[in-house]
Amino acid sequence: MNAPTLDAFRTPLADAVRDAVRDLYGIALDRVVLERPPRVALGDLACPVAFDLAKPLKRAPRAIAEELARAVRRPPGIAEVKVEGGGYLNARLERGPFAAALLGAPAPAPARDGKIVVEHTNINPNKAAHIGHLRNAVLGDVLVRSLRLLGHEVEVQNYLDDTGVQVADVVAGLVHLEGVTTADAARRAIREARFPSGTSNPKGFAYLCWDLYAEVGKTYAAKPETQAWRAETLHAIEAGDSETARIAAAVSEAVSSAHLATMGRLGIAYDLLPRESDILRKKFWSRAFERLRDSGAMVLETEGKQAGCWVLRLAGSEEFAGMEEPDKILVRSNGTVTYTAKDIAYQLWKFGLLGADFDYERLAPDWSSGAVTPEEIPPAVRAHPVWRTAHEDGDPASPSFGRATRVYNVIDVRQAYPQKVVREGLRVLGFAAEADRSEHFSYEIVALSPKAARALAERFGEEYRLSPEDEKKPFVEMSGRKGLGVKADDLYEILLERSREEIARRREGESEGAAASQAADRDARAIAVGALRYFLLKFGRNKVIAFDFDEAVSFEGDTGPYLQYSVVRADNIFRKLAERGLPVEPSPGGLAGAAWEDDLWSMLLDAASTDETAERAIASLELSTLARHAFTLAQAFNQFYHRHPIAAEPDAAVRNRRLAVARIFRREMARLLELLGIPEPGRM
RNA sequence: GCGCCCGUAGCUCAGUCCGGAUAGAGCGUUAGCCUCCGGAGCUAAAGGUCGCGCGUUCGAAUCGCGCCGGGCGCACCA
Repeated sequence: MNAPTLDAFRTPLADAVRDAVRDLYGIALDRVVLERPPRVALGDLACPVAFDLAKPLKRAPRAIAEELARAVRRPPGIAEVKVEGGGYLNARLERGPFAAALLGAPAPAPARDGKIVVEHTNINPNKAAHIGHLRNAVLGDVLVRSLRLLGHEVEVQNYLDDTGVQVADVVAGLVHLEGVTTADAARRAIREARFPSGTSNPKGFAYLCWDLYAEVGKTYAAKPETQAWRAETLHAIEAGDSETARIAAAVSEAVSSAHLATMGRLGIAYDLLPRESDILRKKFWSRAFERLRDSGAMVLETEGKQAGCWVLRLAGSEEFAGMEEPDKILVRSNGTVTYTAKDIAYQLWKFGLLGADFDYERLAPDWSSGAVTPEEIPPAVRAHPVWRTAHEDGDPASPSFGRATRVYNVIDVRQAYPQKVVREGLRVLGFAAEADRSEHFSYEIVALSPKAARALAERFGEEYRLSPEDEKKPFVEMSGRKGLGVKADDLYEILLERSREEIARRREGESEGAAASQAADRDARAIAVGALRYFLLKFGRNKVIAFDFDEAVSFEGDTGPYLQYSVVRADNIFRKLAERGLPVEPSPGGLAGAAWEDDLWSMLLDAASTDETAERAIASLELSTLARHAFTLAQAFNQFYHRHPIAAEPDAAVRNRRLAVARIFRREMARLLELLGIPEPGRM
């Protein structure tokens, strides 16, 4: 038998209340709101309907509620309905049977029709990832995990802009500043993480590029004539078949591989890496171009400052009303195509509406980047097949990609406008339904507090020192161009270092065999990943994270390790029971009719709401509610085992009840941690 | 200028979608708890004009309008 959810009781109870209202007062309510009250002592399900009736009936809510409480026909499983507060109907469940049923396995979500494509990460493959990129990837990954829990088929795409300005700038730096002028020389620089000048970085090529990219930015600013490098390089990359294009290919391949490793060790995997170079090769844009032109929505400007450009007319759309210049340029007057234009073609492809497809090849990631070693990659990530679009000779046996029924694009809020343009592009082509199912999962950026920037300057050098005017701001945006930011791998390593110290302190004096040190290493990594992922998830998505080192590396209180600690302690309790020869599994029969303490009961209700929480998180795209829910549950459990000892409890019935609570908690917390991508340490 | 987001305890944030019971956490502060399933934990205390004003309502942190402060966006960048 499957574990029940509160929804199983909500609907019948709402019906019963509605019936009572109709019979007593002749009023037909279209809906009755049932909610979980904030405090369990007030009832398991609260129904504020009496307040709504107070006005039409011109009577006190309390009196109405009293009448309703007497008139409601209690559905099965509801022990009583009584009035509390100013006029709430509070329904209490039959606790014993509910708890016994909860011991059953959670019902797997029924498979849903259609496929959802989630695009996330999308880091320009020209430098190491920073923690802003990490927020994107973690949000995207938890979105994917939640959708899968709810029964959706999901395809994860990580788009690579391998022919863009950012890659071009790094290539220009390689060629003009570092004297790396051949693809062979580039490959050597990548392999050795060293430039011919001797500059090197033990964390790998992506780290070298971080500094080089900043250097190029400085050069452009200092000597404006060097800015011509960008256009030349960009042009060479787009044309292909040149040494410059081959250098660019090697750079973007190496850096995106480093990104895969960075994300991989945090448990983040991808199904497909679509490459912009393949969108160009496959002429996706010309297909989209013809359709947009034929639809009349895109026109060639013949006068004004946009003369010679193909623009998407958006003035008629209410979303764009009030803008000074609502039209969006898709093809520049020099004939080159904007990113947004390519994105429209890509979005059409995601829905299977383009009438063209990529070729695909299986990628064998090497998972090592200088900052990351292959052993750090969790087996689940390593075993996950990764495909990318192929330049030529695709694998005929590749799976089918795209053809989504719904698409989520995980992109920060600053790109809200181009995302709207993409959606509008679909709409003007007559794909209104697909436009409605194109969702921009927008979130705020990770910025640096002046304090964090000072810490960076202490740790990594004076180039992180903020200008006096930036010092006065509440936070400053990270900038790859300026080289200002906390690199993802650096933060992970600071966390790992800290978690190793904590573990060493706690395991002092224990045997130091190879097995023990391996276990300690595994646990330290689990804790570092848990802390990092939780930190990026706990804030609401519209909240700017003003990054602060002390907060980010904390392992106490509202943190990932707090969640991990709760499951480790639960397992210790089960172990202790086994040691004492006591039952380690609860007896469902012993739960019925038992007197349930409110705090135990409150935990069960919370534990029973994992799926419901995931539903709400998806509906609102507010994933921090999942983190909060897990924290609340862990907190309840930590309080519970302090107040209600299990192994030491002499009364078998009481012990059985507590054991049931602990088991149900353990199971649901495991599901939540999986949902959040937070690994379970063996011990802490 | 127009648009979006943020403003809740000393600090960092939940709660706002869909109005309702005594506005909650974490950190920090103060005072406690390891002969009792490990203290990355637990107990308790102190700490609030929910940015301001007006309105709607029996009832507003929550809805509407107007302000104030901060951030972001409004490219032939992405």
